[in-house]
Amino acid sequence: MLTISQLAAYAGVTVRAVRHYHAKGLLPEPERDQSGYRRYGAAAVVELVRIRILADAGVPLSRVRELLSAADPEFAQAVRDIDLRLRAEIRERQQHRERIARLASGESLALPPEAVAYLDRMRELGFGERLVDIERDSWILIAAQIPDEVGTFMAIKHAQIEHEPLRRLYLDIESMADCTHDDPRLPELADRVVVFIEAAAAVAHELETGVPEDYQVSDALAHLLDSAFCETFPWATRLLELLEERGWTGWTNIRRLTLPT
Amino acid sequence: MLTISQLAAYAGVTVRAVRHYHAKGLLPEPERDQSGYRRYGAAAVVELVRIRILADAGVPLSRVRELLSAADPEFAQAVRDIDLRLRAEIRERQQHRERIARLASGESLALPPEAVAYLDRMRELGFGERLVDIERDSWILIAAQIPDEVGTFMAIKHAQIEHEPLRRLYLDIESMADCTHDDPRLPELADRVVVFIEAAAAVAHELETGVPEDYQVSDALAHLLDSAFCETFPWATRLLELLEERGWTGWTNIRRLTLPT
DNA sequence: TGCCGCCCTGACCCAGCGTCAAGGTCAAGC
DNA sequence: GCTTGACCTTGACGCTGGGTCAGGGCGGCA
Repeated sequence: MLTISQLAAYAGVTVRAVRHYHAKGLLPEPERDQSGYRRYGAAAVVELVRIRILADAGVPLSRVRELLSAADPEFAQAVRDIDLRLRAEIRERQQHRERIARLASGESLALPPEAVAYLDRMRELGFGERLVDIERDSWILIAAQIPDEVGTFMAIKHAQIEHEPLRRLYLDIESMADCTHDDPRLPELADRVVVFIEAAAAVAHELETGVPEDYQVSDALAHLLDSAFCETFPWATRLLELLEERGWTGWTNIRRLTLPT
Repeated sequence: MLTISQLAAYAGVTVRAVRHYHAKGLLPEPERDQSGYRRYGAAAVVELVRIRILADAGVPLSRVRELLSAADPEFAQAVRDIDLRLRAEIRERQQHRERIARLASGESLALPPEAVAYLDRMRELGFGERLVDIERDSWILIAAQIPDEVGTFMAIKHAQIEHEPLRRLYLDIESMADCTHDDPRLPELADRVVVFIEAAAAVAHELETGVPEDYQVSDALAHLLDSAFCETFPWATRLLELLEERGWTGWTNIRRLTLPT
């Protein structure tokens, strides 16, 4: 008769594993000797080897129990199921490999390549780290929420920073990075923003396009982006208030305020 | 400010996952409002999205923590490590697929194809299920212990059952399947076995090959196989005793008894 | 005021064992 | 006969990445 460690050695598993299989009901508990030790016969080695062969083929232990006593057709079905699962797991890993490869090459963690290009262009044009950071974070959020539309919005953004007057507005925003709520430049900035917005609205009206809906993100996302903006620049909250005084609300999706009657 | 469920919705994860990341230290615990609710800013969404991007690329959460704040070289190293792990896991799954494919095709669970052929041949030659079963179990054990030598031993076995006198001996052994310890045919059987063994030994002596060591399995395996034999046929224990009286010990590795002086 | 939905913490659950912990047993050497 | 070291027993906690209660505290709406 064999002790548990001898049994385990014959089957090439650990003692702990054998006890685990007992607990799971894969291997029947053998007789005990007078001191309570488990005593195994050769048949137990055969059973244990069969368990390990299935387990080594990637069969989960819960199915091993069924399969040990399965007839051919159920066995074949189970094998198909397991093969499907293995294929799915392999595909999953392969997708993971592609993703981390992209993370490694694209230096920047969560951004599509066009966004990386945009941020680089911002740096070239003299934007500082504060504004680049908030833009990066914004694009991380946009890419996470509406990955398919990043391209569209990115094109708009690119056009904006290449448009010189608008770029100067942005640069001025950045130069105010550390100003306070009552900075006298804030009302002035609000005025300049309104000029831009109204000019754009007039052009849109002239072209009879109205406010192009396609260029608006969802309200929830717009609100989130506005929050991120306000978290980075505390004075932005005040700026939004000043804009509301001038009849405009929001920032990402800035729109004319509908006054309460 | 966002509640935990809003945060989770923005990042496409569950509330439970967010709390899990807090517990793991991946995402800093935010301020609480006066009623103890967590309140998040937009920056938390960005952090959470970054966590998910890494996690979705198969990075274990424990490494995500390091990677979030890693500089480029460590990041690159970590990516290489993770890619290695993913490749290893894919290879593992592919081997699992091959193995279960073989299990499915080879009908018989733990046997190499030559063993399956051998068992089929036994059935053709009129051996019954009892003997085929013990042979199957024996070959499961042999294949598990010394897979590389199965071919060698299998060849011997094939030759043995094709040798007619020996085959008849085996068939007679099976016909005694249910006999008792004191069956009169047992001593007779023992005599016949000894005749065979001594003839084989004489031939070996004549050819000056001695007992061919290559054809012997390890003592431990031989003992295990003998045990399996005795478990299947209770009278086999008695047979081994009778053989010892006749100067031979063991069954799988039967050898001349060295008498105590 | 009651109800519904959201929030909180704490705790158990899954696989497949590894790894103590605390104590009983066995064989061998002195 | 005593000690030592190896081996046996059960029980419990650990890992990953959360899911899923349970029990109780809030918030806003009719």
